[in-house]
Amino acid sequence: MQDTTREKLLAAAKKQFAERGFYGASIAQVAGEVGLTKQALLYHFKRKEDLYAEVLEDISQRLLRVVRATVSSSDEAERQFEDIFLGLYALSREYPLDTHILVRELLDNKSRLETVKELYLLPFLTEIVAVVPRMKGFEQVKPPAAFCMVYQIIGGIEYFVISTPSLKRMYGAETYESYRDSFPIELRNQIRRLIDSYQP
Amino acid sequence: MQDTTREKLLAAAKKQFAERGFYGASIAQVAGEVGLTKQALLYHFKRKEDLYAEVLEDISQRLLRVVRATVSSSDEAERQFEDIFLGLYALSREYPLDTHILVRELLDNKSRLETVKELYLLPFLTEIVAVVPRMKGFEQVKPPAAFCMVYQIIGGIEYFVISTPSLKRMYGAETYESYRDSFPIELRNQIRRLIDSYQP
DNA sequence: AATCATACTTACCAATCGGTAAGTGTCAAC
DNA sequence: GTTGACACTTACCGATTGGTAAGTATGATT
Repeated sequence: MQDTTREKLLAAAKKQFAERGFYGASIAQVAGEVGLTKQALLYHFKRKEDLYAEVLEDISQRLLRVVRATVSSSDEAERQFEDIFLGLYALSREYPLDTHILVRELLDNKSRLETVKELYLLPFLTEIVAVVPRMKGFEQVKPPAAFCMVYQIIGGIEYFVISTPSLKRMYGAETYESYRDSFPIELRNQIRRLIDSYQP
Repeated sequence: MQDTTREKLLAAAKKQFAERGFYGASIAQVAGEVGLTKQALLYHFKRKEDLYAEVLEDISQRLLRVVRATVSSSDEAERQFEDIFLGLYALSREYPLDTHILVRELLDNKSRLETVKELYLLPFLTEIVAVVPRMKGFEQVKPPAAFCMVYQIIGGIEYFVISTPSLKRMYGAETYESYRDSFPIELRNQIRRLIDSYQP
């Protein structure tokens, strides 16, 4: 444990922002979870928004890093395409708080620093969409169609991940786990159906 | 305009809850938008949560109503399956605030009255999932797989709908509209690929 | 004419919000 | 041995939060 105070605050903040959103999160409570006062937090991050921005940047950068690593790990576009989404699902499960925050961003972006996030989210999306026309049979697919294909899959993943607590309560832990185990299989099926449907 | 005060308050509340979430919404502001004081609102809805619960119930009931109407409008399971999702997309576009609130519920449900919502969301999901094994070739599909198929599609729809403001800013209004127009087409394609893949 | 529920309002409450100002203790540099 | 940056704390601020209590205007019922 060589976490600095800053890092501890960032981790606690991520949890609060994920659970209660930007408006609902209290910097006093974030600081309290680390055993500090609110003013100690304000010493490290001048404003609540600065804290939030840093959390967001960390998340966005990791997303982009994973996509780029996947793309460069294979030469075959079809393989890249499949691995990107399975990788994103694995990442979402490993960092569920990140997914919560990203989805909240989509909901909250009325007048805040959303541009910061979108600057990181745009290349992330662009790089995934760019894989589509490199797959066999997809050469003529128009950008809007390619985008929608990608966005449907991403949406399915993130929606499922943020549904975890609800599904657990609705169906019980056991049933939920069977759903969770089936999910990546059906995700892969969905992707392969898409790829196959464009093969001659 | 024969809206009662209650209905006006509910409409204003829906807007606030959708935009800022349960924690972020202020009952004073909701009342203010209708030209009343906070205490007038508290006269109609004893607690903030009561107001929220009523908004949620309205949303959930409409969802269930649409699914049931679609199921009973056709005898063919394949047709029902496709129409349900296209209908849900149309509904989400018609009532985008509803979708915002539903997704927020998935994120917020830590310790509130989530049971109320889930009581309405469970039959909604159940009725859609129940259509799957009635389609040709799907008779042997196991419940977890059927659930995941359905949930992926729903997730793709709701995620796209709540992304509207972000996508507009990221790509510009014009490009966004081309995406939005392509979406139902790609949605239908996705559903048909799924159905076709189980045909002998 | 008196009663009474309805639909509000003003007044008020403690708690919490994000944020500023002014210390305080520690430790390294000079 | 003083200076000064660093990492905090206590004290305080006005604004806002959800919620209570008590009063008031209105219109229907008796």
